[in-house]
Amino acid sequence: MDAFFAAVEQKRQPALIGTPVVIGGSGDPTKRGVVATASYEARKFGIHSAMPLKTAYSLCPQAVFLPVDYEAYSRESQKVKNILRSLTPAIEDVGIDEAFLDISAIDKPSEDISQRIKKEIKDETGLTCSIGIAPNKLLAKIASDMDKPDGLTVIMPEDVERILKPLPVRKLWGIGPKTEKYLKDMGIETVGELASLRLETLVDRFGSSYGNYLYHASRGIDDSPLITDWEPKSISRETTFQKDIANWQFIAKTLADLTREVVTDMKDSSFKARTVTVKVRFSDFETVTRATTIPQSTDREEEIRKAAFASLKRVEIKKRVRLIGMRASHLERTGD
DNA sequence: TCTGGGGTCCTACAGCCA
DNA sequence: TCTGTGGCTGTAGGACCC
Repeated sequence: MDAFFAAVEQKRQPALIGTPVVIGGSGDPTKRGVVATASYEARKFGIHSAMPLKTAYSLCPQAVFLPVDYEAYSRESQKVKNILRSLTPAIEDVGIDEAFLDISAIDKPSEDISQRIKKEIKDETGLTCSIGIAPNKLLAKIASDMDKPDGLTVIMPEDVERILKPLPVRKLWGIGPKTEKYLKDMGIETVGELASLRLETLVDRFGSSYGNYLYHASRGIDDSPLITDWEPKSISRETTFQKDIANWQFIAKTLADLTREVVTDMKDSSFKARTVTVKVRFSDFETVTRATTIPQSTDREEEIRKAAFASLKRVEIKKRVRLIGMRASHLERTGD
């Protein structure tokens, strides 16, 4: 979906159409938070996802800043996914606003299928999306990114090398800021240059798993399957304080609150957990985690809170605290 | 100065055990 | 009985995704 959160807000408030809209945090750009989505109008000012709201505000003070309303976006997302599901059950959700579809079993031209998807989504929700068609997920994702918004891009097998070669390495799924910098220091900036490296070199530098991945991804090779259903591996909550704090009582109270929320989530989705991890981020962004595993999985709040505090006690609070988080893992389904 | 929240996967290492 | 090895589990940290 194109600038999904911003597009939903612009649909709700048509007065916002054509104006810079920034969704993120509490919607107050003087408070802590980052940009979740910026409308295309806001992107012209250099605003993008993951940017601190304060930075976005300084780039474009006249933008409309709104809080994230997940419930509203989820409702629109459901409508879109229902349309996709009516086409094929071979669908993999990728977050709230993306999905992979395996359309190889549908006996129609790919472009026709895509146009139909676009029309139905537009008619049903008023929103636009960008579609990529390719022989695998890696390339489909790149294709969907090539023509936005409201785009449609097809990558045929014979075009793969020509299209991939000049792209910056950052365009490959799995290459983030750290790997981009690392590669740049090696003199590698494009996918073509990455593809010129020997497999042994990549495995040497990045380890077996990631090295192999980079070797194949740079050639457009990806045999990863469509994941149609999966079980969560962890359930977590974390919160960043508006101001860094030193008061242990307040940290403890926050951890107890987060624990209650996680346990509610666990019960709602019928999971018990065996491991509880507490995360503490200090004012200088140093982040530590401490985990406690109990013998029997449980969804009882007292037990989970006990494990959380056992973990917290093992963190030396030597600086002001910026964030506290709590995660339950080693999940197991309960009987019901 | 600024750097959210909810996740996944990978690596490295330590302890236990066969 | 001692030592090495390899698998498994738990822990901690880091990179990446939306």
